Amino acid sequence: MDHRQTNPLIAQRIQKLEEFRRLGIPPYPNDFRPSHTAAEIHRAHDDKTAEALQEMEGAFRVAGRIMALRSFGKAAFVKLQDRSGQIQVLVQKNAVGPDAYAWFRKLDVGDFLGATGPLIRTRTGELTVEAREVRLLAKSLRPLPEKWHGLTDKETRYRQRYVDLIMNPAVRETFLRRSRIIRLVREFLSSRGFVEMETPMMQPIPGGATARPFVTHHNALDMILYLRVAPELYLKRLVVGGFERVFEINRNFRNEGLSNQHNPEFTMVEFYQAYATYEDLMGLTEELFVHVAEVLNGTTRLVYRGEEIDLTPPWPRLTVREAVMRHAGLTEAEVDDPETLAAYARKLGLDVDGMPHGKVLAEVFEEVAEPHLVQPTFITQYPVEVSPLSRRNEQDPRYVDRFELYIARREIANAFSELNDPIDQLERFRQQAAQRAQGDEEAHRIDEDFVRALEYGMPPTAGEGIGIDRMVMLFTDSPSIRDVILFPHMRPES
RNA sequence: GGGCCGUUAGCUCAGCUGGCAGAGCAUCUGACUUUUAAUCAGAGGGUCCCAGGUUCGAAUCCUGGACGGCUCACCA
Repeated sequence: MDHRQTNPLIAQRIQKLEEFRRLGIPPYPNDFRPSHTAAEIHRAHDDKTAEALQEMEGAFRVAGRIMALRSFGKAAFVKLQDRSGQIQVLVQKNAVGPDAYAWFRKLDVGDFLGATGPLIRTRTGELTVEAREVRLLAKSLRPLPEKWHGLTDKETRYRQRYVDLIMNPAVRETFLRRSRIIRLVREFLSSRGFVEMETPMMQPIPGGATARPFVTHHNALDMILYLRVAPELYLKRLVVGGFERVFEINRNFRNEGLSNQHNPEFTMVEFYQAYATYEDLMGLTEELFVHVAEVLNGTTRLVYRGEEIDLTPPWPRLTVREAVMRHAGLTEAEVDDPETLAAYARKLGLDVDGMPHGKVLAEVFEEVAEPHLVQPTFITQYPVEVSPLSRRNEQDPRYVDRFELYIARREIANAFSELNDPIDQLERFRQQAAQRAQGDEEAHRIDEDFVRALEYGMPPTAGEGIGIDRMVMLFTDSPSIRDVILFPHMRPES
């Protein structure tokens, strides 16, 4: 059954719409051009007295959604909301004429209205457009949520984000900040000689991260394609091709569980710089976050979920082993001894049976150290077993030249000096393939073409990926990734 | 996937021990030319998430399911 016919509130509004048509008032015209936004008017005239406003010449054309409607017998106050904010309009029968006032009285909260007239200051001192002419710009058929409590139901807020954006200015602000952050990242990288590229979202071999992919099918070619879990292997092909500084800001897709920090599709900025090491990228990352923080907030301090976070560099750098020693209270010898560390891991309740030492170390790190990493911290020197694409450390080949950036107990970025030895790369792929054969669904597949690219020669390079959604969460004090993704993944309704 | 919690009018929410389905805002009718959640008088509006069960009687108790939130696990 069509909801439109059963819901009396919608039926009433459809009746009004038909009445407007009968009166010769088009309910959806498109010939009204506002001259100013609400914010522009406030900015220019908020400080003017009633007398000063009276002396001003010319009319202001404003347009927006009616968010409040206080109607008297022959006059009404309206709050119009546009992209910049809100402005009050006073509509009086004497000023707009009896015919216009008659249809105006039938308008609902939620309708779009255009108003033209001079600025006045009301008895209570509010800057107001005194309408000489009003236009219906778009009829709304559904009632907005209640004016005082607004829309709070999270399910409705996510499913009908448009209503959330209408009703909740803070939500609107979050997504404006998201847009600004992405622009700042783009400008920052561009200004340092990085070029933005687009690489395949649909890949025959999903690579660049250890995650389960979404699978799709190309009909004409009758082949399986995977939505990418990372752009890494394609961006490195571009470095082989001579784009020595390259980046991409785009979606990745991972077929994993959902949580406050995980959405199946999420946005990542990934960048590669030739003739640089992961240590260079630590400096670059500090600069990037400082740049974003200072332009956005004017300070490198921020508060996330009640905790103050100071982004002022330099940020501490700790190896994975050092972090485990510090937070588990183990000695270097104990951390390095596979038996002792595995026993410690089991005591924590971790299932580490059959795991190589490096993987156990990574597990223990996440368990004992991650919860302490509130202030920005670079964790370096990951075990080679969990880093199939990273360059080995020259002093200790059990570890790789890699870092992860932690802020507020969360992994925000992952970077490493790239493995550009094609023979080592092929060997690592083979090890991953062996793990895969043993049932590790997230282990890497062999990408022969990528190895071929490396065989042509890739300059020494460092690369990094930063989770944009988590970065936005940090800068908008958002507790859930759903609060920074406009249309988070949901099961279908009904 | 596990645990806990939730789903009642367009929205925000009450509804006790099982006994006629409630409020505020919104809507409709009337009054009102300076309001700020305008005010005053009146009226209408329900698949109590769905399906079973218990009962003389279920929004309420029981079972199963759907959807959501929080959280744990996995992952970034």
